[in-house]
Amino acid sequence: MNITALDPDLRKATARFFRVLGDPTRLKIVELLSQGPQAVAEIVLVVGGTQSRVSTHLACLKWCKFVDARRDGRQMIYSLQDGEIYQLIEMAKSIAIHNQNHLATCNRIGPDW
Amino acid sequence: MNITALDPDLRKATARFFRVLGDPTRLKIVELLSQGPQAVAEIVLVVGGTQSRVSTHLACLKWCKFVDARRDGRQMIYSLQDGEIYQLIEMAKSIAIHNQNHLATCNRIGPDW
DNA sequence: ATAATATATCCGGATAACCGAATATATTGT
DNA sequence: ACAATATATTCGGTTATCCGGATATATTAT
Repeated sequence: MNITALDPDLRKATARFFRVLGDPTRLKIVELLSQGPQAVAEIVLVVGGTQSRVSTHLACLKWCKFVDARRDGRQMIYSLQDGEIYQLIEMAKSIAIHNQNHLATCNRIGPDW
Repeated sequence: MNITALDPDLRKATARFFRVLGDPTRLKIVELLSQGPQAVAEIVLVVGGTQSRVSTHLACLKWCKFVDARRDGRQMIYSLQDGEIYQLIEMAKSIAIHNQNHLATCNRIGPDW
């Protein structure tokens, strides 16, 4: 039991941190960027969906400091801000893979199991 | 770039995994249980809120294999299923603490920043 | 200045998630 | 069996989140 376990503000921030990663599109974007910086158009191609949706997710990731953005001409190049995040995702995967089936069938949080 | 990075089902499961942790109440429950098994009444006392709410969150955590439950008389004793999860949370905290302010002010995901 | 390209933001609608209150179920004690 | 205790589930309402389409902004080329 360390000090951080008891700080409500940090817990709130950490929950928000997890929630940002708790969307398949954003998670895919983070995974893609862990392989190197990409322009928005390329990200849209890889993750699918509309440009506006990807752009909104990128704004979320940028605000919450998961990614950095720099302009290169007309393009915006996004990159992972912190390699630790990818390590965290790999660790989460190694845990999640054990109960993948249950997680996959958990289509909503709430009493609809 | 390893094989898991490319599996869409695993990504979906992992996003769900993160989303389960992405609620302050559930995160607090997991943190509490990382210190040892607890009965529901005790959990309600510690995390606050109504009994029904805590019970629903516990059902979610149980379904997704974050926790185990065993009956002891009239009580249900919940315990963390996997110590790795707490390590993951600690790692997430150590990342989140750097941008705690931004995460805290991110009250909603979407263009209201 | 105008057009083209790349990205961001706004908008309305749909669904997911969270909540407390009330009720149901399971277990124990009398 | 009946009452008490502990927990789970159902219900209706509220808010958060996600989405695509349309529009706005920024940059470059002509």
